[in-house]
Amino acid sequence: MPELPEVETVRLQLLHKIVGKRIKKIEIYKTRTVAHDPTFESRLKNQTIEYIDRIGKLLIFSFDKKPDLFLLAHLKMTGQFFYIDKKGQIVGGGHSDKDSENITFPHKHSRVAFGFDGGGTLYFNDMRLFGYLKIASKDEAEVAKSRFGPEPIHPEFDTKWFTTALLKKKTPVKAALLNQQFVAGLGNIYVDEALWRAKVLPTRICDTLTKKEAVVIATASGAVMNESIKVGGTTFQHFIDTDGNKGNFSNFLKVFGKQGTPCSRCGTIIEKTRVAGRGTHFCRQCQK
DNA sequence: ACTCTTGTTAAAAC
DNA sequence: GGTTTTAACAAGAG
Repeated sequence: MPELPEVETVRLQLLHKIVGKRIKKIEIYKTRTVAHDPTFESRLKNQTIEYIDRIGKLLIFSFDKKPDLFLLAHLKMTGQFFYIDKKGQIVGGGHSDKDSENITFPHKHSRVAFGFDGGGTLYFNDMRLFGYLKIASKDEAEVAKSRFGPEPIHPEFDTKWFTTALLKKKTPVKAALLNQQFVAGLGNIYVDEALWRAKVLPTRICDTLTKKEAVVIATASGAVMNESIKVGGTTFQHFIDTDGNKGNFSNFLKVFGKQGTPCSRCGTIIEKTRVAGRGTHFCRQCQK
């Protein structure tokens, strides 16, 4: 499940791999992935990748001398980017359930391939077809960006605003944190981890939280994602980075997937329930 | 064969 | 009628 730290891991690696490269050829194996856009190849062909930005879990590619052309990419559940250089060696990344050494491309989950001058190829793979690649104008890209709230990892994240806004909500705190329009980047894994760190139950209704708890939730949300980015994200089921490596943050998870095992803080058995329609992990002893 | 998995959103319920 | 919850999407694992 790629969340902000996994998407950021992919972005940082792709910056090194494909910025400055010119798209020579595009193959579309599944038109659904490009929203059945018949102009997808013709509009991107011969364009040179200028930069790759990110907001929340959305990647935004820009192109040299094309100020009104952007490519929006969302990995959703199982999307992954793989970059293979001209020698056929895997250099790129995303989300997979197989050992990278044994993969040949394209494989049955490859949806789009970008061939670059010089021989490198970027594959977009997506088993469950929820992910998408979409061309956008500058205005459309701005609209897409405007749908995201601020990111807790930002050094100037406005904790005061967050606290005030959070305390007005009447939803379970987990639902609020999963809402990308409110705050961007958290998904099921990092919400559970952040709430465990903050010692707050995911079921707590926001307007029953104290200001102090809200501040700790903000701090924990940013910290858990920043720590994950430093070690290349979390691999729980599928995620692998642009070099085919698994994310090391899996080793630091405290509650996600830990049901039935003792809480590392107090020894109480971690439980799993359903909150906001999602599998939710918590310690009933030290989260209140 | 049936249930469970999740990011996002549209539809439904409140 | 604005807010909150549920279902749908897809495909695979168990």
